[in-house]
Amino acid sequence: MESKTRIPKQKSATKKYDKIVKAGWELITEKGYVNTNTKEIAKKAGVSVGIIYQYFEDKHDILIVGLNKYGENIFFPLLKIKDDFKILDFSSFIKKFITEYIKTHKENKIAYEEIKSMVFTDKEVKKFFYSREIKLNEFLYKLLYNSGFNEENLKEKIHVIVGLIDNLCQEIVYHKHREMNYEQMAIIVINSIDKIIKE
Amino acid sequence: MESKTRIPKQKSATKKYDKIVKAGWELITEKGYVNTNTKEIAKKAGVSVGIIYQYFEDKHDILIVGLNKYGENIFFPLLKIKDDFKILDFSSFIKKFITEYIKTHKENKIAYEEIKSMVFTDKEVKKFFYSREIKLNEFLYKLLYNSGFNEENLKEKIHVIVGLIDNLCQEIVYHKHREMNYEQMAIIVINSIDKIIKE
Amino acid sequence: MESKTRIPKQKSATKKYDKIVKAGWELITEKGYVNTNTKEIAKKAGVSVGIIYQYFEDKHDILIVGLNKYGENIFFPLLKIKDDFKILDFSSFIKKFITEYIKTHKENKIAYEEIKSMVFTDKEVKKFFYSREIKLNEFLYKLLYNSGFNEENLKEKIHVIVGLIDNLCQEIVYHKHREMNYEQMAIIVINSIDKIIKE
Amino acid sequence: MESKTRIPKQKSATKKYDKIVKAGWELITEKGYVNTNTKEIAKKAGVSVGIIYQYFEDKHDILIVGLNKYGENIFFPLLKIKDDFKILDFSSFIKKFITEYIKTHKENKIAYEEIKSMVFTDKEVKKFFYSREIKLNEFLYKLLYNSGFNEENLKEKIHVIVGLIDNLCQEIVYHKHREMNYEQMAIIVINSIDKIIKE
DNA sequence: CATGAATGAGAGTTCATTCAT
DNA sequence: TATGAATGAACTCTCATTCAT
Repeated sequence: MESKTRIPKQKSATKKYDKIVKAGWELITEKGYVNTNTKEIAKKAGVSVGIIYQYFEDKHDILIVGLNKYGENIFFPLLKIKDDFKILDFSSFIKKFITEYIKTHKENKIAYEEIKSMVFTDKEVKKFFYSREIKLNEFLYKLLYNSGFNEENLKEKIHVIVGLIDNLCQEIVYHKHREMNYEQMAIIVINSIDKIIKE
Repeated sequence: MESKTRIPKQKSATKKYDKIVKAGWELITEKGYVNTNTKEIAKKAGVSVGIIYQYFEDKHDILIVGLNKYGENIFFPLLKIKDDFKILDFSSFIKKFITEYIKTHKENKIAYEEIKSMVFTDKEVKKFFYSREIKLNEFLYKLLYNSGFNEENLKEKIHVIVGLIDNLCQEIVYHKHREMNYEQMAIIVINSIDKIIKE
Repeated sequence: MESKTRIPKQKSATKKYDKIVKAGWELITEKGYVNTNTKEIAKKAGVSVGIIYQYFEDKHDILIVGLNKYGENIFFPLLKIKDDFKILDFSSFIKKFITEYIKTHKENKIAYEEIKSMVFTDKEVKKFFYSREIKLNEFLYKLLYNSGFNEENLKEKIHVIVGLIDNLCQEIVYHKHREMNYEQMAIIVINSIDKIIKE
Repeated sequence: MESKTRIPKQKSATKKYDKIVKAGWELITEKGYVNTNTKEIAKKAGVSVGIIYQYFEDKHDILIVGLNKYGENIFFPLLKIKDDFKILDFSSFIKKFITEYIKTHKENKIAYEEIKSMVFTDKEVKKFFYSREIKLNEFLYKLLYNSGFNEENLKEKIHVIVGLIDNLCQEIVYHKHREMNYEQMAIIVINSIDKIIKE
């Protein structure tokens, strides 16, 4: 656990703690970490500035707690899938993967941008993303291995595949290149993945 | 042009202007935008703080001018290739592309991280990257088209290919997943690209 | 009494009150008044912060109560000597005085420094020291008078003597001037005292 | 030099620097270090808060610079006496010493109290007093030695003598024991000193 | 009586920007 | 055109004290 927070034991305290994390997370993901100040967080959470420092080490701590609370669902929705799941039809699995990915990304567009921008800057944010990437890769490895796929260079293949999906989904969500045909792009990506995995 | 800068007309002034941009860019890419203050920039540039505000709207302006001056070479080295270049051997072209990409990235590791962290946060930085991506895509489109590749969904294919290369190169440069075999990964990527383009 | 404290009447309450005074005194003399906060005092005393304000006017009050409880033994150990004591051999009396003084000072080095630093700043601490000095002087006056010493200017003599001893003992306890010969200094002081008193 | 201050080179800057030191010193010696805040110092000095941090490392630095500027005159007025001075009449020398001491002390009563209170608490203040004490002792040693006094245990004697004078002067300045006859006390002290030195 | 969560004023410090020179 | 001293709003964090429970 990155945060030094002492999680409160009483109910009302927990509520307040949660309110602060929520308010902090919302403001930080909306406006960015540096543009959010502690007074605002307190105000939005409906508490005093002082109480923040009873629950959290410092402002940064709020971010990290928020990231650990909300980050996995937003940035790695796939990790929710159960361990014993088996892939029957690879093509439709990938499609579901992509659909899910796009859905959560669209819902958390701003959070995604703001937090990702800290990966390069903030050690603990970096750590969070790094550890979840590893987790995701390991999860997919298990999944594909258990589903009977050829294990040769499987780790490397997975990395490339996740990259392909990431790229596709971000394109679709942020819609940067208006002239592109996303359906065709999706087909290209899915075909590529298919070939990589079945090689 | 994003910057509101009034580019100076006298030679000595131009020199000062350039010095400020250079100093600013170096400091910002080393230490990050928020961790660099105007006093430092002035000191490094060998000018006074006051003069900065005669050449630049504000601190942010220095960044944008720097980005426009140095960013293309660092982040999009391929754009240096001449327009009338033709691909004879696609495979070796891709390999060269990758080699070049990795080389400049390695040289500008810190710059890359620091500036990329602002893509999500800073509108103008975002614009810069967006416009160069378009430029790169268009350039590659022309290149491949002129080299006789099938034009069907070419734009989409290029986008996927660039994503694949990006992903590969970042992995190699930042070396995040120590257990991975980069040579195998490169082979996977190059094979995929080959299949995409030749389909 | 300087404190506005309402001394509790119930036994359990008295215990708590005492615990707070003890905890407060220990922390304040160890770390200094400003560096000790009420939360710490409460924690060390095994009570809640709130209760402190039922027994004590404010944080400062704890200090004053502590000073009145512990201060005399630490800063004026001589006041423990009984009233009807008579000096037979003046020289050995002075030596004992000095020995005792040094002993308690060494044991309470930190307390001494921390509290003394407030004499100039804190009215009530000042009052405490002032009143005990008077008490000590009066006590010595009685003692010397009863022991048959010449009473002429006795008060003034006593003040000078106490000053001499203070100075000597502090030098010995805090050992500031490493190059000095403390035994010689002690002889000088004792000789001086002898001459003053026997004049 | 204790302070990390960069002393300004321009005249107007020096003036401002001096104003800040003066304002800081006056406030700190009047109200105490902790009760003086930077805003007040700025206001009294007629400058902005920001400028303080261009001239001084931090608030504490102001104190130390002030102490180095004003402290010697206030706390060790004797150090102004020239090196080649020779004592002809010891008795009258001591009387002058005492008179001078009392005069400056009376003028700087509050400063004396406030700053002395930090000797126990503040490392650099402690250092200041320690170094000047040494200086004073060495000065007196030279003076007495050159004036032909017996050098045996001279250092120890001087320390005792300075203590006697300190004690006498503080009594006179702070007038704590109203019933005392200061003239008599002075005679006792001077006699004692005379005997110590002529032994 | 007792708790400890909650308060919020106030602290020191930073730095983009301005402006007298 | 050039300087760099000066500004002051804004920041994070602390802690004696209060008060709902």
